[in-house]
Amino acid sequence: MDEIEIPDSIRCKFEEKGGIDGIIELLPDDQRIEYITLIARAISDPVRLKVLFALCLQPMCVCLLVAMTGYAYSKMSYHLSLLKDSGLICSRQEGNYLIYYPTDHGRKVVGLVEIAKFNE
Amino acid sequence: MDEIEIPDSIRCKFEEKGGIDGIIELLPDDQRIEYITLIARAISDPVRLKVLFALCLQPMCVCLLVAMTGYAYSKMSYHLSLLKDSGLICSRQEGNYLIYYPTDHGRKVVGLVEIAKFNE
DNA sequence: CCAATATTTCAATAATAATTGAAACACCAT
DNA sequence: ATGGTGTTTCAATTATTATTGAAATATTGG
Repeated sequence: MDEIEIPDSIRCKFEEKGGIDGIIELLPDDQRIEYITLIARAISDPVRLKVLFALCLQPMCVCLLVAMTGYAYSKMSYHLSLLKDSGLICSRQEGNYLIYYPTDHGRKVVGLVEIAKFNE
Repeated sequence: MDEIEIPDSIRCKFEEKGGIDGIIELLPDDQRIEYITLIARAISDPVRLKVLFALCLQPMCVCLLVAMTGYAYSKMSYHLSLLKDSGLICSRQEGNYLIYYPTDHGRKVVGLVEIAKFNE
C-alpha cells in the first residue's frame, strides 16, 4: 500500500479501524455486493418497480400488465424477463395465459421499500 | 378501458380489487416511484455501493476512496457525483481535501440493505 | 390439422450510462 | 504571484440498456 496523506480530522478514527485494509474487511463481500446491485438494477426502472408492486397486490397475466401500463407486449416481456432473471418474480402457465407473481425475494424487496418512507 | 379477457384463476380476486383502476390506485404515486428508482439506480453499481458502505463506516477524502478501490480520480469523482445527486452522500471541505460522508438517507438505505439478508 | 389468442424472441436502432485522459479549478504553503 | 496537491469538469469514446415491430412459439378449441 502506498503512502497516502490523510487529513487530520479523520486520521485518528481511520487508523483505529485498521486503515484501508481494515475498512475493506468490514465491507460486505463481493458476492453480496453483486447480489444487492442486481436487485437494485432490477427495480431501477419505474415500470419494473410498478409491475413488481402490482404483482404483490395481485398476480396478473401479461395482457393485464400491458393494459395497466400501456406498454407494448414485447416491451413488457423484456422488463418481465429482467425481473424474472433477478429472481423477484416468476410465472405459471394457465391455458393460454402466463400468470406472473412475486417470489419470496420479490415480496421481501417490496416490503423493505415500503418501510423506507424517507419522510422526516 | 377496453374489454380484456381475464383468466379464471385470478378474475375473482382481480375484480374484488377494483380491476386495473383499483390496483393502480393502490400503487405508490409516481413521485414516490421515481424517488425509489433514483435511489435504486444510485446503488446499482458495485463500486458506488461499496463506497456508500465504506463512508458509513468512516468518512473519507477522495484520495482514500481512490486508494481503496483502485479507481482513477475522474472515475471516482463521477460516481461520487451520482451518489451525491441522489442525496445519499455529501461532502465538506477541509483544507485541500474534500471529505465525503453519508447523509441520513444514505445511512437509512445502508441500514435497509443490511436488514435484507435474503438467506433462508 | 387449422385458426385464434397470448406471449416471447430476434435483430436493428435509439437512448443512456460509464470510462478515459487532459485540462481546469481550489486550496494551501512558500 | 508561484508551485504543489487534491479534486472536478469536459469532450470524446465505449459499453450497456431500452425500444420497436416483425416473426416465431405455445396453447387452446374447432
